[in-house]
Amino acid sequence: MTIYDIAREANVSISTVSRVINNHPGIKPKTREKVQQVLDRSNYVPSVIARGLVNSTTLKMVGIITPDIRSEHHANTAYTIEQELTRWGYGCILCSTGKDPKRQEHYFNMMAERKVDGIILVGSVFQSHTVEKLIQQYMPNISIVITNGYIELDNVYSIITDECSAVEKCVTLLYEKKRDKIAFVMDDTTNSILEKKKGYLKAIESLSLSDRKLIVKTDHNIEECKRACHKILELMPDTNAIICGEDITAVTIMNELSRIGKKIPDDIAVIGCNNSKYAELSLPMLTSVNNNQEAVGATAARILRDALEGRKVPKKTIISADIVFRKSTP
DNA sequence: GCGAGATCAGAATAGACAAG
DNA sequence: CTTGTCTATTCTGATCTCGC
Repeated sequence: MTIYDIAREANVSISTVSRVINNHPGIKPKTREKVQQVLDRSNYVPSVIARGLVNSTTLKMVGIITPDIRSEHHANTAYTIEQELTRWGYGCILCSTGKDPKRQEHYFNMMAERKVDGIILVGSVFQSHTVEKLIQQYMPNISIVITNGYIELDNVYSIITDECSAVEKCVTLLYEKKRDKIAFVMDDTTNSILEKKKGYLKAIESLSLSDRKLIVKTDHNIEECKRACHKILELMPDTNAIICGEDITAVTIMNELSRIGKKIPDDIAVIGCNNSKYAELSLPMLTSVNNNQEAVGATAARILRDALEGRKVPKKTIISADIVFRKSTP
């Protein structure tokens, strides 16, 4: 149903229909009423594309790209972004690219074809050479916001949670509670995990614990996490605290520690990151770094909107992270 | 007060023309 | 005659100006 159909049905010209739709003056009340009745009856919806041709307005469409929308903290961020942008009249296309560069390229190509106004990349996994190349190739002039990552391009703005300082604080607080053999579990190689690792090493150095540090690499696979747990106890048998890059890893390690008879937090304290549902549902409840994903999402949406509407926005915005204390730490 | 027609971006398609 | 290249036209749906 187009403005032409409405005009034909109401027995007026398309100009008259347009005037009614846009509340222009100079229309006889009787004509206005007649056109409005046809509009109401036919469930007419204006074409944003056609309107954009005339008014030089865009489709107000934003792409939200996540590695995997099933991941809880990405879902939380994406949800907040979508809610905020919708409130301001933007539509959103939500995508899960995975880490495969081919699939990432497919989605960038799709976004370029659909002429989105802007893009928000959710997750530090997008801080990569591949993504930088894709942006240059497919959308060099479109405003892009990346959360928990940084890309050195003029059209890309970063929202970064200060997870480095938060993990640094975790180590310091554990040390104050007489925990001096603290291990760090790297469960990924994203920028976010590297920042946490940086915080861990910074604190270890400032507390002069360099001879008692341990970093173990793993992934989110349950068996791998269990293996990482045993590796920690093998390499540093009297470990009395473990900090993990993500809650899911921390919970898996906590379960394995309990299974082999270790008491949490008396024998070993455990801290996770992301402050997810896992932290609240685990036994004991997990102390976790809260990286404020809602605030990150809301800020990302606001920064993109400001950029799209021609306002000046900072290249990099830092959001602080805090620690939510529960029962897995003394 | 209202209708006719120009206009917008840009991809798809049609048509003209030259070269081999 | 076929093929390639270039230019012109068409198409989409809405808004807006001009003129009756």
